[in-house]
Order: sequence, then C-alpha cells, then structure tokens
Amino acid sequence: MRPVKNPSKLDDEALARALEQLHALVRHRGLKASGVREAIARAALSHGGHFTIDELATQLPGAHSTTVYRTIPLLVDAGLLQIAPGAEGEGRRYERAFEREHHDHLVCTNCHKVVEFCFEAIEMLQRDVAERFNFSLTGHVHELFGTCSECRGRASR
Amino acid sequence: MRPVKNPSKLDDEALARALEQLHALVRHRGLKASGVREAIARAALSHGGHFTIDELATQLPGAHSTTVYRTIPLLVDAGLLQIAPGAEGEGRRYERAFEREHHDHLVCTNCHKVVEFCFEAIEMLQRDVAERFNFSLTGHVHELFGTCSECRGRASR
DNA sequence: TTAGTTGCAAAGAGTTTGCAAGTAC
DNA sequence: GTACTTGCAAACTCTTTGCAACTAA
Repeated sequence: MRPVKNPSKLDDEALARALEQLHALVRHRGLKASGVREAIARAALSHGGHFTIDELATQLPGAHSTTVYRTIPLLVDAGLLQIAPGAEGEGRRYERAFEREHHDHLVCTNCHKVVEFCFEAIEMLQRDVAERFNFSLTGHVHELFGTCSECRGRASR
Repeated sequence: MRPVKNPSKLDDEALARALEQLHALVRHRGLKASGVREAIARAALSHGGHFTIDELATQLPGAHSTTVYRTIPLLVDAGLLQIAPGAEGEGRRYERAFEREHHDHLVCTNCHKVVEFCFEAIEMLQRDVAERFNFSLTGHVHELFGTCSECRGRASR
C-alpha cells in the first residue's frame, strides 16, 4: 500500500498525447475537428481536481455550457476523463483519467481531507470477487470514510 | 467471500421493531403519528432491492410523491434506510438499512444487475489502510463495475 | 387550539433536445 | 455540397418549496 501524490498538471507533451488520443476517436467516429472541442479538452485536462460541467463552462467563455455537456461524454469515451466518485446529490463531477495512475480515496468526514492510496492486495481481491460471480471487471469505486488523527486530536482536547 | 442473499422481506416482528424505531425518532423530534408515514415506511422496508422515490410513490396510491420525498430523509435518519451507492446519473436510490448485514456491490454496467457480496478479507485490508494513514474508520463505499456473463454472451452472439 | 402533515401547483437545479446558422472537409 | 458543430431556447427529469386544508394531540 502506498499514498498517491496529487495529480500534477500534465506537461505539454502529455497534453499533446491526450489530444491525439481524442483526435483518434474523432476520426474513428467520422467526426470533424473543432477548436471549441479542443479548448474544452485542454481545460478539462488542466484542471487539477474534480469539476462539474458548469464549472468548466464558466472557465471557458468561448464555449456554451450545452456544448460542454455534449463534449464531456466524448472525452470520457476517449479515456481522457472519468466520472469522479462520491459527489452524492450534487451535480455529477469529473476528473482526469488520462495518464493518471489508479487510486482509491480515504476521506476524513470531519475536515474533508482526502488521501489517495493504491493497494494492490485489495485490487487482487476485487478481481477474485468478479471472477467468482463471472463478471468481467471494468472499474470500481472504493472510498473509505473516517476521522483523521488531527481531527481526533482536536476533538479530544 | 460470499454472496449476500437478497434481503428477504422482514418478518412481522422485525417490521414492528423498525416501526418502533421510527416512532422513537418521531417522538424525540416532537412530530406526530401519521398513517401515511407508516405506510411509506412499510413499503420501503418491504421492498427487496434498490428503489427510487418515484418508484415507491407509484406503489403507494395513497401517498403523494412529494410526501414520499419528505418522508424518506426521516427514514434514513431513523436508520431504516440508507442511500444505495452507485446509481450514477439516474435518480437517487435507497435500500433498507434496518437489520441488514453489511455488503458491497458488484454492478453490471450493461444491464444494471446488482450482486451484493461480503468479503471479510477486503474489510481487513481496509482497516489496514486506515491504520497506516492513522484514520479511524467509520464506513466505506465499495462498488465494482463490470459486465455480467449474460451480457457478455449476448454481446458476442 | 396549536403545530405537524398532506396534496397540489409552482419553482429550481441539472441535463438533454430541436432547430437554424456556421464551419470542416 | 454534405454532414458535423455550435449557440440559443425550450423541454425534461428529479427534487424542493409555498400554501391552504386537514388532522393528531
């Protein structure tokens, strides 16, 4: 088990790879190139954390929110983004998936601090579960909730 | 690891305990008894799986959906129901929490079939993670996504 | 009598769709 | 020229709120 560092912004090369991956899907589907779509992709990939479609649209005066709504599923299909888990009740949130290592979350329910971790032993057991029930596994959401040491210390003081 | 049988309906005694637990909360909050509320509680507790508020309201011609929307949070606070995780995108879903053993979910992303399972080995590793990062664990969301054998068979045909 | 409960209608938030104008190829 | 893309407005779904009538205590 090990902590996962917060996703640093993609460097220019990685961004180019991501856009090429998107263009590959665009070509494959017989769609056309578009500057607005690329701008949305750039903004989404550069965003460090979890974002809603509306937040992204606000950052992009050049793109109407409807267009962002229409573009995000394409970016998900292209493997650039994924739905961010959690966010019960609010609008759906997305996060970068491209060249981002897999991680699970440990969340402090008091101060909302998030620790990202990666634990191969758990992933192995998940594969066992899927096999046992004859599922072919494509993903998972795994979030642990609790109280961090700081908050416990603060509470007992 | 073992599957968790679909929650069989509560027997009459258990149902009575659940309703008493609800009435305790109602009294504690200074609310009043109500037949409609009890009917909603009965229907929610008797429902075998995950349900939306609208589905529940449809089963209850005697209760307006607005009333169900108003009642469900009370049932959650009373420990009778909990939000069913997953359901990304659709309306929120609930499931029984009262006298129901803990379980995680394996969800088919194609037909939305849900298998509930319980795997103590994973729970142990979760406790290890929490300990490693000095968190005191209070809960978790753990859902595996994939394609079930039926859907894979259908797709390859 | 007082205060919680209910149904109905309307308001809100988030998201999707129809359409006409614009644009890539 | 054909077909995809975009912005705008409207529609749609899910959920919440305001209000008047009803009801438990």
